[in-house]
Amino acid sequence: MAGVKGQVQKRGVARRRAMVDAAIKLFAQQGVRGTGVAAIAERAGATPSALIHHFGSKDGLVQAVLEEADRRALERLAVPPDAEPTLDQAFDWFVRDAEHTAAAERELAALHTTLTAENLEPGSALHTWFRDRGRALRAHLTALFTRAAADGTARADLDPAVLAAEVAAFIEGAHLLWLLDPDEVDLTAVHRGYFAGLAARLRT
Amino acid sequence: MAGVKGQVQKRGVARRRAMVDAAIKLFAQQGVRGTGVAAIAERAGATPSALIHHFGSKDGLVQAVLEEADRRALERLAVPPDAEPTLDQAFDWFVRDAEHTAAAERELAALHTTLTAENLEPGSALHTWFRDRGRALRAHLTALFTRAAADGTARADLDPAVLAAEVAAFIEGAHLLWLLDPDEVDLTAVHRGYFAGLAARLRT
DNA sequence: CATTTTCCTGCATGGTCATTCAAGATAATG
DNA sequence: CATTATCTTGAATGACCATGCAGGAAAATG
Repeated sequence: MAGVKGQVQKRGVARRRAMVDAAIKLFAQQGVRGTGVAAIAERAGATPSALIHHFGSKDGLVQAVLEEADRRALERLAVPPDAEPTLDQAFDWFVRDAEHTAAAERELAALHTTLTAENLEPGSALHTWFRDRGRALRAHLTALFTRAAADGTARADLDPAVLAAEVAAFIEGAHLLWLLDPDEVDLTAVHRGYFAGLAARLRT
Repeated sequence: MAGVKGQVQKRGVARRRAMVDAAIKLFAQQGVRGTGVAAIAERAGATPSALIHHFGSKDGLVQAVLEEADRRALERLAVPPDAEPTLDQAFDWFVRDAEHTAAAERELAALHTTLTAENLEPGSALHTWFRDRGRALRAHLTALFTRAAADGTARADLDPAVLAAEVAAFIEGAHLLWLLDPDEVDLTAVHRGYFAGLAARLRT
């Protein structure tokens, strides 16, 4: 694996980025199992050996891809992770995020969905990664609903944890449907409808 | 491929069923790409050659698996496909279906989700299969909401097609979250909460 | 009982897979 | 310029993949 002792060269950095980019695209389309290192290397203008040299193994590349995907998602977020938005702010953000995904980030969404479904079964490192990421999102949402119930913004007779799971389920499912059939499923419209309804339900 | 001319023997029928059963289990866990015919054959107590003999190819087996999965789902449905249930009846059925899945049908749910996500990209026969199946479900739901709006059961200022996509998205996402993390996601509770809220929203 | 059909196996084939290794090319360093 | 480290390649390896084929076992049919 490169970069352990000495200096990295900018040529190597560029190659690594090209490889990760290629891997993101191919993993999103065909999954990890369905994509060979040869195909990734070729798309990045290199050989399988070079790929292994840089990442140690295919799993190493997968790890790098996930980290890069997280980096991009966070960069786009542009919100301090410890912020405490109101319900309306959060809902608005979810709708805007769906808009942005539909317009320009199909790849990242497909990567997330494909790899999640590829790792439903426990046992792999990737399963833990995606499971914990889901838990973190639901915890975030639970806190949001708990705050809203406490300060009177929302009715208090609904279980915040169940609500959180419901919202997470809707978002995940909407993305899945849209990826599968983008001509017939309008990701933004569905989000707008759902969150408008949810806001009304919580206000009542 | 067997069964083209003469009579099928009961031994062959049993073997085929064993193979389809094994395939359903393994496909659900590892996807089609991640499962070799050797593993399926072994679990069914046979050899890869026997499998190919019965189904012609791996794709033939996949087709048989999908048909069997459909058969099981329909059998469980126990509802004439041209029925016109009321909103409450339909919602109740979705909740009961989730209950049943959570209790005893994890395998079929995992098969559906895994194969759907494995075929997000257009081009394959399986992609078309899952895309059209999604369209059919949404069309069904759209008709349901249209009827309810027409006879005054539900408010009429919401787009039935968007509502249908929303419901389909929720159901799909709830199953995905539950499959990924069954210890923390209560499929039934989430369904109950969502459909209770949806019923309230439509009544208002 | 003989013939035909279905069912199944063992073996072989060509393909793809991830990974290793030795050696060459390129860049940085003193 | 020489040395050293980084980067890259080409060939080779062994594992696994789906499938084909030839022949044999089992069952049905007359």
